Amino acid sequence: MATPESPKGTRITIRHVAADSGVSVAAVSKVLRNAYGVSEALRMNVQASIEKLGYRPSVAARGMRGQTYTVGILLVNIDNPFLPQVIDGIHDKLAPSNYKSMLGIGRARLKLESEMVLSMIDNRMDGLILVAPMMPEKLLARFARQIPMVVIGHHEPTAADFDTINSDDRRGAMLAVQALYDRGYRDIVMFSQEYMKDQQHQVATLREQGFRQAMQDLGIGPGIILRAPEDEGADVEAFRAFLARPDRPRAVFVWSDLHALILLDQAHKAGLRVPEDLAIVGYDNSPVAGMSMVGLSSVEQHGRQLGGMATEALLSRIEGRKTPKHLYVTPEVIARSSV
Amino acid sequence: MATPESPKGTRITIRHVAADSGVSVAAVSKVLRNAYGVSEALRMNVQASIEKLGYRPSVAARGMRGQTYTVGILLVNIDNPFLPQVIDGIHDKLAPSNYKSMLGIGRARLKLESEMVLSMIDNRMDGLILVAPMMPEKLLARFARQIPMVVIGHHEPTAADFDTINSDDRRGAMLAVQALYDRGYRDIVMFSQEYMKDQQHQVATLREQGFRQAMQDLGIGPGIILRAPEDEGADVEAFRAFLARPDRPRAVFVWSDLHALILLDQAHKAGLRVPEDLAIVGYDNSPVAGMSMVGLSSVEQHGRQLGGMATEALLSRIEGRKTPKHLYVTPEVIARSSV
DNA sequence: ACGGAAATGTAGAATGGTCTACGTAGAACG
DNA sequence: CGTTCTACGTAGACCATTCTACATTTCCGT
Repeated sequence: MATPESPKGTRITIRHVAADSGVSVAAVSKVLRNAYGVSEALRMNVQASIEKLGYRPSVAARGMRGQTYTVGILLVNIDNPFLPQVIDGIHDKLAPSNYKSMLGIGRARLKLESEMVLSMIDNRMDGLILVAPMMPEKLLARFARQIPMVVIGHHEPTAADFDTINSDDRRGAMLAVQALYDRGYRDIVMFSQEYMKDQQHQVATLREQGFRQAMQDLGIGPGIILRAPEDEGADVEAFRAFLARPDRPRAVFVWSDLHALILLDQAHKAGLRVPEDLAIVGYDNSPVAGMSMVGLSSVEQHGRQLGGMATEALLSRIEGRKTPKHLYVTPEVIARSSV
Repeated sequence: MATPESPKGTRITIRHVAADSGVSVAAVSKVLRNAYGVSEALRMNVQASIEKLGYRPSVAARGMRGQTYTVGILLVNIDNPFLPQVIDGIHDKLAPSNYKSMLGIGRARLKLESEMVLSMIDNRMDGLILVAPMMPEKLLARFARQIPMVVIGHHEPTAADFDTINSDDRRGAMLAVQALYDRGYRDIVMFSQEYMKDQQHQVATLREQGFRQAMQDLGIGPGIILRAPEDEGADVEAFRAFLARPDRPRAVFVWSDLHALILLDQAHKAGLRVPEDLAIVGYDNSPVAGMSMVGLSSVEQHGRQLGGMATEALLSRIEGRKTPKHLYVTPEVIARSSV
C-alpha cells in the first residue's frame, strides 16, 4: 500500500512497467484504461509490475491525448454551510469510480470564478461541477461547450449544453411561509439577496417567487421583500435598522442561514424574544442552526443528495450523453424554537 | 476580457500564436515564461497575438516538461471553521503571482489524504500546502522529497525536507488557562482530542502540554485531561456524562471550537448557566463563537496570517530554497460571555 | 573598422502517456 | 485443409509545451 521510493530520483514511467513485465508500452496503457483487447494473463502480469514498481500514471501526460480522470468542483466560497454536504455527496458517488476531484474556490467573485473554470479546462479535467456559481447563463453555456458540465444551485431550466440539479427553491420558500402561517403568523416579510443584474435564475429569485406565491395563496398580502447589502458591516446595520422599526412585522423568512443567523444575533442583542417578538425561518439548515441556544428554523435542501445526483449526471455526460437533464429535489422545513 | 470562441472547435495552441505573430514556437514559450532573451518588441507582438486569439497555455502540456504554475492545497476536511481564514490568507498572497491553486479534501482519513497528495503529485503541481494533515512525519517526509511542501497546523520542528507554519499551540493553551485563572477559576480540566497513535506532533498534544504547564505554573494542580470519542453521537454522550458528574469542575478548556460548541450546547440543554455553573474556553475563534447567544471564549490562531506565511515559504521553496523553516504565530484569547 | 561579448531568436529533442492502424496467432467453419 | 474471423498485442504517430543547444544579430570599446 505504501508508495515505494522511486529508485533513482527519476520518476517511474509506463516504459519502466512495460520493460519489467516484458510487454509493449501500448499494452500497459490498455491495462490502465481497462481498454478492450487485453487477456487476463497480460492484465495480471502488468498489474504485478505496476504494484512492484509503485507506478502511478502522470495525469499531465494523460491529459495531452486522453482523459485525466479528474473532475473539477467549483465552489462559490468556502464558508457557506450548504457546501460540505454537497461535497460529501459528490465524493461518495465518486469514490467507487476511478475519478478524482479537485476543488476551486470562486470567492463569490465573477472574475475569479471564471478564471478558476478556465484553469480547470486548462488542466484538461474531464468534467466540472459548479456549485452555486454567480456567472450568467451565457458564460456557463460557453464553458459547457468546452467541457462536460453540471451546475448545482443555479436555475437554468432551458440550458441545452449542461445539466442543472437544484433544490426546488420556490417550494422551499412556500413551505417556510406555510410553517409560519401554521403557527399563527400573518405579517411576514422576506429578506432576500441584494439585487444584482442577471439574477433571474439565481436561487434567491426563485425563493422570492415562492414567497410571494405563498403569501397570495394564503391571502395574507402581496409579500414584502427587503434586501440587505452584502458587505460585512452594512448587513448588520440594515438588520438593526429593521429591528428598530416601530411597524416591524412579527415574522421573517430569510433567504439563507448565513444572513438569518446575523438577524437572529441582532434580535438577541436588541433584547427581543424569539419567537414571541420575532419569528425567523432561514434556509440551508446549517449545523449551527441546530444548536439549542440558536434553534433557528430552516429549510433543509438535502445537499448530499444534490451532490450525488450531480455526480451521476456528470459521469453519464462524460460518457457521451448530450441531452440535458434538469432535476429537482424537494426541500423540507425543519422547525425549531425560532417559530 | 471575455474568452473568444475557439474558431473551429479545436483548441488554440502555442503554434497558432507563433504563426499569427510570425515568430517561432520557442519564442512564444519564452514570452509566456518571462524567460531571458526576448526583446520588448517581440514580447508586445506575441502578447497581442495571444490576446487576439484568446490563447491559454495547456497546464497538462506544461506539466510534461516545466512548471504548471499550480499549487495544491490539502485540507483535513471541509467543515473546520479554522480553514476559511487560512485559505483566504493563501489566496491573497497567491493572487499577485501567476500561480493558481487547487484544493483537495482529505476527509480526515489517512488513506484518502495520501491519495490526494499523490494525485497532486501526479498532476505535476509545483508545490503543496497541507493544512492540518493527519499523516505521520515519515509519510510527510517521503512526499516532501518529491515536491516542495509546506505544512500548516502540524508540528514537526525537526523536519528537514519541508517547512512548518504553526500557531504556538502550547502558548495558546497557556493563555486560555490564564484567562480562566484571572477570572477566579481554579478547578479547570481540558477536553482534548481522542488519543491516537503517532500524535506526538499533533496540535492537540501541544495544547495539552501547554495546559499542564500553565496549571503547574499557577500551582492549581497537575491538570486533568479528558478525551471524548470523535464519532458523531458518542462525543455528545461523553459530554453529557461529564456535565452530569457531581464533582464536575467549574471550568473547561476545549481543544477545538467544534467540540467546545457541542459541550456548550449540551450545557445549555442541561439547564446549566454559563459561566456561573460552567466556564468554557475553546480554540479557533470560529465565527459562530462570536454570536451573542453563543458567546464562546476562544483562542484566535490568526489563520489568515498562517496561510500567508505558508504561501511565502512555499514560493521561496519552489524558487529553490532547501533549508527548512519552522515558524510560529502567537495566538490570543478572545474573551466572551462564556468566562 | 574589428573582434569579442551580450542579446535575441530558432530548430528540434524530450516529456509520458493515448490512440490508430495493423500484424499475427488461434479458433471456427465449410 | 484452406479461409475467415476474432482476440490479442505492437509500432509509431501524436498531443502542447519546455528546454537545450546553437545560430544570428547587435552592441561596444579600442
